[in-house]
Amino acid sequence: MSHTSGVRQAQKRKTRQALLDAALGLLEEQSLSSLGLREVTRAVGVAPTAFYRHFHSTADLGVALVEEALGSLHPMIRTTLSPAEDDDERIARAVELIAGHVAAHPAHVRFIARERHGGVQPVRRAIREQLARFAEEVRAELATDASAAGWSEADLRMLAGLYVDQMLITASLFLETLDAPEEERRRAVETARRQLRLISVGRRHWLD
Amino acid sequence: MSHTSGVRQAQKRKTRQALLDAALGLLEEQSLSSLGLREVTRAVGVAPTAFYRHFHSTADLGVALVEEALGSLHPMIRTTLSPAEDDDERIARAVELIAGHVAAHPAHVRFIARERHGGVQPVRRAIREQLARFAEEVRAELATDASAAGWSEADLRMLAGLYVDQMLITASLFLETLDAPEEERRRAVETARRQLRLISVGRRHWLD
DNA sequence: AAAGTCAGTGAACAACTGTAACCACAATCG
DNA sequence: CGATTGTGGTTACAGTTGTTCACTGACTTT
Repeated sequence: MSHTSGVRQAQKRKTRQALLDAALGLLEEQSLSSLGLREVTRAVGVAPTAFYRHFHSTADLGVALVEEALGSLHPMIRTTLSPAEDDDERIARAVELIAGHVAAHPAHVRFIARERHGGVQPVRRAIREQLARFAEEVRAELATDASAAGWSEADLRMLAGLYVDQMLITASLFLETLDAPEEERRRAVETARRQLRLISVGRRHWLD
Repeated sequence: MSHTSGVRQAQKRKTRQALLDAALGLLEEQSLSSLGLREVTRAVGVAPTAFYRHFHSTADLGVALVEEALGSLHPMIRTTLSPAEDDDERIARAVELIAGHVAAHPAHVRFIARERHGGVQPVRRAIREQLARFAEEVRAELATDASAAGWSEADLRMLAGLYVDQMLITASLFLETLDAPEEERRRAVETARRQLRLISVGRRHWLD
């Protein structure tokens, strides 16, 4: 049995995290496909070759960043979609949750929005897989909802996908208005709520 | 009055277009922020310095590509949203139109999806402006529709934005399934139709 | 027919890139 | 304890990058 957190492994994790953090910072103003390995190590204050001890390539680092940005987000799904007094209540809660997350982790959100369609295939795939997991979780949660009686599987999947996409659109909208005048930010929140409300209305009358 | 198309200006436009085409090709596998000017000139078969006769930088070229990809798309708005027999008819028509456009200009669609949130600020802004134009055109068209009676300005803008975003999501979905088995492509078309239909339903019952 | 314009060339530059081979030395293990 | 492991450092290499400068020569204007 080896020590799971000796001084050595702890130090290694620390450097690895420093590389991830530095990369995330540099990625605010460029895409992953133009991020140089030397650039990252320079920002951390470590030799270029040390990079290889942690990642095969910058694409590899990108995949790790996807895990970091989206991996810990799954528990939020259930709480967001869990039943509420009324629809508007739930919508307001969801929008606030997204706004809070964007404010707390803007670099992560930017990274995902940027690399979802970005130039690095493995990273794109990693994001697609995480989003598919989200969609499946949303679908499962929707299926337990009373208002989903009579819905076909395909319809449920369609709606789940719509919600996931809408979540990303909203997050990216909030990101753009992060340092905008407050009036514009309030308009963004209002737009996001209205769009979700329209989807809600469509949902209620879907089986007519 | 100078000749608007002497041999000289024609030749210049030809090389400029060759640069744009080559860049678009190279951008299928990377993002603009990692596209080198030498890379582009090499692909065209022209000296690196010739690049400067046409663009200040690769960012400049990117903005030109945005015009090329989205500029000629505005006339399609009116015809897409123009009245039809029934809603499903119009939805089917719109989805077919998007599918056709993606199949005809995949590189353009990929470029827009990729650089919309990409690492080059001027290009992001150019795309945002074009999309805002689209949204405004959609809003104007919606306002003439009989079913929009009683809608507030904010609601109309919200719906227009939703349509534009949905258009991009659909285009990017079709792009991903371009060389997938036909069954998957048909599923993508079906999903796109269902999502638009849900929005339609929400629209009809919005004022309840 | 002479003069002027200007798209494209070729050489040179300093700075940068990924990666290879080899070394140092502290933490870990038998 | 000594032996081993492995993170990180050092040096070096061959390519690449954006940009500059002076240039050619075909087209345009006078």
